[in-house]
Amino acid sequence: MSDVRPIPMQTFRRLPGYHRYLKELAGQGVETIAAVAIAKEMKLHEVQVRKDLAAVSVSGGRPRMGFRVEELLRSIEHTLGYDNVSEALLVGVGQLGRALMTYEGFEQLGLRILAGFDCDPAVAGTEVGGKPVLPMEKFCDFCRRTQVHLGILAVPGETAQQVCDLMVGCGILAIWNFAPVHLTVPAHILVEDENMALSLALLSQNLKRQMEQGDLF
Amino acid sequence: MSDVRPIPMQTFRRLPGYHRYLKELAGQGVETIAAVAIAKEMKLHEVQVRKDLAAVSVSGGRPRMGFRVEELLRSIEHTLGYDNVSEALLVGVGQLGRALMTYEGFEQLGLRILAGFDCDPAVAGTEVGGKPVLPMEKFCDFCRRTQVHLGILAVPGETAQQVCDLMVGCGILAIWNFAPVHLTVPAHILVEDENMALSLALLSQNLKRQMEQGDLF
DNA sequence: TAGATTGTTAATCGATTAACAATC
DNA sequence: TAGATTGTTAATCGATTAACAATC
Repeated sequence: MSDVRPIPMQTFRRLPGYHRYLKELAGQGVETIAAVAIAKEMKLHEVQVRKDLAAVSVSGGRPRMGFRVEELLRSIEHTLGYDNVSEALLVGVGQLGRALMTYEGFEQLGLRILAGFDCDPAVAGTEVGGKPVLPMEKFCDFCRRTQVHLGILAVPGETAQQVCDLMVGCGILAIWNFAPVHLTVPAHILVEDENMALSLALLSQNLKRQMEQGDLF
Repeated sequence: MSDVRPIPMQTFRRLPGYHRYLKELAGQGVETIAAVAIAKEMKLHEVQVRKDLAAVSVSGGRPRMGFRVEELLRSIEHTLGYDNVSEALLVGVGQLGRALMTYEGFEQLGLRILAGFDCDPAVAGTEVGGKPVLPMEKFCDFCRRTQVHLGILAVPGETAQQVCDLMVGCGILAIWNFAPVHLTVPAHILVEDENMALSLALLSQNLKRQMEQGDLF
């Protein structure tokens, strides 16, 4: 129910999940929801949900009634920064890069990709998702002129470190890394790996465990 | 140093990061590495890294020498299940679906996508990444025949729940969900959201905080 | 041997859960 | 009012960090 106290990290991590579910409810015209109901649907502990919601909601919930769906949505969006547009430049307009440039949901998450960059001359000069694709040579100039500090790295693993270094040299401060390699960066640069390997491992390990159990009974 | 005790969840989550860095070291011909060195490069606490490695490594590290890179890699791969191939079916051969079907790194992570499915007749019948794309009508039959239990959901949000229900009806037990919506599933079905919204939020919030701090000093 | 480095035990911290009081 | 539901305080649990012993 505050805007002052910092949100616990684990709560923050669960927020996108709540947001998705509340979006669904809002779409169905549901106006209020009890923490218990959210917990049941999302397979979380009831008290955990109450605490999470209390940590972000401005007005809090009301006994007998629960939380107002729209208010919760706004609160979560604010906490996650969806209402604060970040501009980004993407490097590597391959299959994945195209998918990211085309994806329309990013605007809703507060991300605006201004342009893509690629060293392949066949790709440079085209448009993807209504955004220009420029040759790699123009990256630094573009980056400095637009004062963008967020870079999306979608090149193959082999060139990722090299492109990363270039980004850092041009003033990029935070890198969203889709390349499946470890990036070495100076201390003040933020790197967030989009770690598909992790979700995949979590999923397949759980599946394996469940099927082994299933076999036993 | 065990294979018996369960790996703490937080350790498990860090494993893909170690794996990537160790891969890089192995590629450079480095044979042994100290936990301290890993900690420094990955910006983690030294003791945490020691504990993590101790939890997965079969033979453990040796004083003065550190851990053997290759042995660590094998141990982590085993823990994450990379050495255990899971077969999967993908539904939704759009930009993202194509990127996933084309991505060659999955084999290394123990994932084999057998086929893609799409309801667009223009896409069905083609091949992507050397794998067949079949019409949606063939999904259930294919799924049952091949006994595949892992489904990759890469359709737009609007049709995701519907496709999800179909998957569950055909025997899929675990769903890797790339659609940006909440999925409602029966209790025994596993869903792992590939939550790009989260990494993006983490990154842009940290960037914001860092830039605000930077402005003050 | 001395020193680097691992491994372990204990202390701290943060997150989850349980119990219960407050409120509409 | 009674009951559903929130919010809070205390107890438990798990993860991180600190201190130190073990070992090559």
